[in-house]
Amino acid sequence: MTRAEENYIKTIFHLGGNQSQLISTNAIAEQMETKPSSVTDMAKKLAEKNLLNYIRYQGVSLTDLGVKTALSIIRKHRLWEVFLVKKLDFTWDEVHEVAEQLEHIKSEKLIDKIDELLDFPKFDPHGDPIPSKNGEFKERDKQLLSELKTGAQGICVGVKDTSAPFLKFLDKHNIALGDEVTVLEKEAFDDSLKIKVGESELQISNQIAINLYIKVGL
Amino acid sequence: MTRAEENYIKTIFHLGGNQSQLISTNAIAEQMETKPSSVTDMAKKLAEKNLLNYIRYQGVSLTDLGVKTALSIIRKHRLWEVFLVKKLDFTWDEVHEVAEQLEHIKSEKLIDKIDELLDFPKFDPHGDPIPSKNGEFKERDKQLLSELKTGAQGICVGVKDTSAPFLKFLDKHNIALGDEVTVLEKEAFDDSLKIKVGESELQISNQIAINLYIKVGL
DNA sequence: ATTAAAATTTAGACAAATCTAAAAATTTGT
DNA sequence: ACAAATTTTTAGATTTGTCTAAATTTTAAT
Repeated sequence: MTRAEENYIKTIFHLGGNQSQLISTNAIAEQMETKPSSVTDMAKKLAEKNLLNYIRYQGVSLTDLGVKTALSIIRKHRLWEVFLVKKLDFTWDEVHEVAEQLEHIKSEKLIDKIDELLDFPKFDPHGDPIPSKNGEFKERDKQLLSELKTGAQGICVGVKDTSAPFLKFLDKHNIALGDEVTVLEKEAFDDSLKIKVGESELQISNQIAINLYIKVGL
Repeated sequence: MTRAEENYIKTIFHLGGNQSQLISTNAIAEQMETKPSSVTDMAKKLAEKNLLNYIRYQGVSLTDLGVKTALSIIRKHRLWEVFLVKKLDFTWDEVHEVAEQLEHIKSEKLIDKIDELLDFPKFDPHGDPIPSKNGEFKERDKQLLSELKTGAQGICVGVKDTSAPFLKFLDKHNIALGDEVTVLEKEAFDDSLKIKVGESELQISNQIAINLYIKVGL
């Protein structure tokens, strides 16, 4: 598999191309910042290799082999992210770009040893689950902070938006994975929230609340 | 810089293309297992980018920028080799192939943090020196085992041949970097040697002795 | 000093991955 | 249901890195 092929497979998976749902070439092109015509070319190539089903004018969906391949790439990406944060003190907004490169390194042994070095983590620095070697993983049960009622308590377990600006915002306001969060007040007018994070209180906009995942309960 | 360009620069450096010595396209092609015509094409491209001097029908030599670039790639390669051996328990015959991939990862911060994690090593698992961030490094003073006189003692500090079969041979006979070596007997007929490595005695062929570097003295 | 041998370069072709512009199919609005 | 708008595909071009075969230059031998 070439790097380009791997990137297509990964993107299609993230767009929901597993469960036989058809993903349009346009959607893929937009996500990958390329042209629909390029996607069409690659779709034919990957269909030829049995990694996806391609129906002209309809879209693509991953085959079982395609899903397996995608999970293997995602596993590598997320393990490298954990490595960068835990072993090399990267911040969570810095890891993505480097992990995008590291995920394409070809060596079974390497990624298994990294897994072992990290003590077989189940979640990456953004709270996303890491597939096991044989492709199994479970989503954490979690809710968006914006969906919680006043008084609800929980643990911050992930982010929806993984862009650097958002992650830097969280760093600046001392919000990290594992933190205890309590909803103190909800402002109906603009859907902003007053919350307690750890020991300090904080006023946050709805824009923040719809991008933070909370596991309810302590 | 593309991966291909980096590989050319590295190979030319290893063939001695620093000190204004001209390296032939043929030599480069042979080393890289490609065709001389491909080397010519790339030579023009790299000369255009000021990484090397190219004289038609004569050969190429690296510019100062080219040498700097080569040292940066070699630094990455050797640091990753140390990482693989020290942190992930790779054996020294397994590291090269993976390091060939890892050396092309683009991130200053990554390699500096790896350097720090490893406590700024000065030599890689084969005994070769690791260039510092600003491109300085010193060769260890060392001699081939085959050049030593009977009775000479020293420390094994490196290998000349880094092929997997040779490294596996050393593993099998328990010869490792840092081991104390004493020359017990030299057989004039076939230039084979009887040596002491650590506590055990061993008969080795000339073929082995001309590929092991020893730093004389204890 | 010629000529033969070896090394190097040029010319032209190819595969991968991409693009633009035009054509075809599908979806949408009325 | 039919025309307009949108989406998708095709056709043809481009870039990077490679190759083969032919032409050129350099080196070596007599």
